[in-house]
Amino acid sequence: MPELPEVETVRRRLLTCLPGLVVRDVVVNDATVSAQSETELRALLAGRRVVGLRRRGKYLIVDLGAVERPRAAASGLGAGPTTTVIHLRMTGQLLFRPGPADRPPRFVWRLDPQTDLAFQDVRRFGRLWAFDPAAEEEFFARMGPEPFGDAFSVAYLRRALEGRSAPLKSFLLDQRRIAGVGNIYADETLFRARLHPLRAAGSVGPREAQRLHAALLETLQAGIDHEGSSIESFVDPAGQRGSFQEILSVYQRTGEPCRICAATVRRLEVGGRGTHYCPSCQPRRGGMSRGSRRLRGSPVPPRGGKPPDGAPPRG
DNA sequence: AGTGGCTCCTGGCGGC
DNA sequence: TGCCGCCAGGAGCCAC
Repeated sequence: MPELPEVETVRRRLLTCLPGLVVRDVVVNDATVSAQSETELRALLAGRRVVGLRRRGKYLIVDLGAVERPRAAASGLGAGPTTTVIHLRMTGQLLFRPGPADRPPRFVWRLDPQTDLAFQDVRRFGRLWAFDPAAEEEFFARMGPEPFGDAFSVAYLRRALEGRSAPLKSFLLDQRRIAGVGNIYADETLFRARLHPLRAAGSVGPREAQRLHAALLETLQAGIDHEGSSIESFVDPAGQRGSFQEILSVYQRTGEPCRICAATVRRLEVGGRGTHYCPSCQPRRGGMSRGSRRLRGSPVPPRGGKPPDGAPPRG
C-alpha cells in the first residue's frame, strides 16, 4: 500500500519520462475517481505540458503549465497552469504499459508524443484532483510537515506528542501530525525506536522522542532506498516491484522470530489497524530496554517526568 | 479539539 | 467444487 517511500519511488520514475510531455486528452472510465467530471478534468488538463513532479505526504503532484495554444483548450475554465494531485490509496498504480486487467483503467492521460499514462486501481480508493495552483495551499492546509523537511525537527515532534493520549501507532498514522506515514512504516518505525505501539503519545520522553524521530527518518529512507514495499500490488510506473518488504522487521511477521532478539513477533489491533511488534524489543512500559527486566512491572512514569531510558543504541 | 469507530472497495483466503 | 464471510487499510465523516 503506497506510503511516502512508494509515492516517492513513483515520482522518481515518472521524473525520467513525464516532464515535457503534453496532456492531449483525459479519459475517465470510473467517475468516482474524481469529484470533477471528465469534462471539467479535460478543461483543466488538456493542452498543458507537464512541467514538474512533486510529492506531499502520500500525494503525488503533477504540475501542468499554461495551455500553449489557447484556442485548443475547452472554454470557460481558463487556460492557465493546473495543479493535479493523485492519491494511490490502497492499490492505485500509474502505468505506462498496463498489463491485462479485468477492468479498464480508472482514468487515462493521453499524452504527446503518443503515450498513455493509465491509472489502474483494483479497490477504487484512489483519487484525482485538478485545480488552480493558487488553491494548493488550502488543499494541503491540514497536512502535517514532511518528514524530510526542515519543519519536522525533534522539537516539533516533542511538541506534537505532548499531552496526547492516543497510542503512538495512531499518532504516526495521523497525517495532520506527520505527512506520509502508513501502516507498514509506522510499525517498522516503532520497532526501530523500540517503542510499544500502544504507548500514549504524550508519555514519550525527550530521549524517546529523539529515537522516534531518528527511527522514522531511517525507516522511510530505507523504504526509498529499496524503492518501496510491494506487499500487495505496489509497482512503479515501469511495472517494477520494490524490495523493502524483504527486510521488514515486524510488519506481517506475526508468529515469526524477531530479527534482533528471536522473541515471537505479535499482532494486535490499534485504531482498527493491524499492528505488529516485538514484545521484547518494544516493552509496554516506557523506555525499558531488552534485558532491563528489573523494571518490568514498574509504574508508568508520571507525565512530564523523566521515563526510564537506559536503553543502549541499537546497532 | 481530541479520539475512536465506521465506511468505502474488492481480491484472496479459510472454513464448511 | 462452490459458497459464504472475513480480512486488508487511507482517509473522510461522524459521534461523543
